[in-house]
Amino acid sequence: MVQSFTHRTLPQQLLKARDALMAHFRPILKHYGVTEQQWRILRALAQELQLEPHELCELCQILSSSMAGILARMEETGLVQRIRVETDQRRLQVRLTPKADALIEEMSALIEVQYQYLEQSWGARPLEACWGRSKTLLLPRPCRRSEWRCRRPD
Amino acid sequence: MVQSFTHRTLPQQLLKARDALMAHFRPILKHYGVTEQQWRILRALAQELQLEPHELCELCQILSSSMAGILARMEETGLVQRIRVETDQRRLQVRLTPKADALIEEMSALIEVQYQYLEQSWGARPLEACWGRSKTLLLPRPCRRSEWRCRRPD
DNA sequence: AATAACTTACTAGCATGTTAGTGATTACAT
DNA sequence: ATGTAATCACTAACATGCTAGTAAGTTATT
Repeated sequence: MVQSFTHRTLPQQLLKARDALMAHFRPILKHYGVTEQQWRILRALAQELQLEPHELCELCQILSSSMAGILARMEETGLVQRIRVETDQRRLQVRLTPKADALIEEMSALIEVQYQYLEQSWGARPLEACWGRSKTLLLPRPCRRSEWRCRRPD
Repeated sequence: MVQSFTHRTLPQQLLKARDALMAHFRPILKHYGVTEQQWRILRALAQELQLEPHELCELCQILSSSMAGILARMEETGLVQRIRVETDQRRLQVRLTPKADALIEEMSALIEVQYQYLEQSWGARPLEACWGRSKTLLLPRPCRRSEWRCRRPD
């Protein structure tokens, strides 16, 4: 057996890094009842205003089969609306509702605070700084979810 | 609204990088009917010989609730066996079966080949080299799944 | 015009992610 | 010694990842 294969774990290191990072943002998403995937979609639509599902798939790293259900649920929740393209009945245009605009406004402020905290802790270019000779990414202790308290900016 | 929030996408960049990487290995896993999570577990057990579920959870970035089902399925498939710890009836010891040893032997050879290919394409320290000023990770075109052909080394 | 090839969104089925909660067992404090 | 807290594996419910496949609509070919 190739003994070194237990050290060929780059995808897992990336997963680990992402998990440690997301630990800082998940409480915010959870507080507002938004999943990670929904947040990526909201962010993409906030920037592009109007996108088709297959475009969202590429931008958000979500497969088409998953996207169908996610958008259906987001439409039920009143976060997005789907409109058939007149000239091509296969296609859809997805855009945000005013409710989603307000939600993003509120959430982005909290997320920005977390990013600034992380940048202070890590420096502005975390990956370069943390990629040491140890073959593993060095990461700060993720905040325990019970420690985190999300305050609505009221 | 904080306009810059659409560029605060580090977790998503990590996800994108991992996806692009995994595109090179997924066909191998699929060919042998092993999921990504199962492979992480197999790899951990190959190195440590014997682990408890909660240890596997930490090593493999899998939550305890998911681990229960995954290990049950792997035991059904005959990849692992679970043994109650005599001195503590709550705990389990998980270890590989000979069948799993043989499977790992076969798969690790193919995975090693892919890693060597990636190292040649990217250089040995891909993250440092690819983190440019563009704010996005530069990644080689992932192989389209239809292009990839996994050959058993027969 | 008729047919095939393609595109798009979607569905089905199963495995996993995530949160919340449970039962059994063990460790600890009093 | 006894009640309490902590630990461990597990389950339930729902959302998503992933594969395969489908129906409707569009484009290209003939």
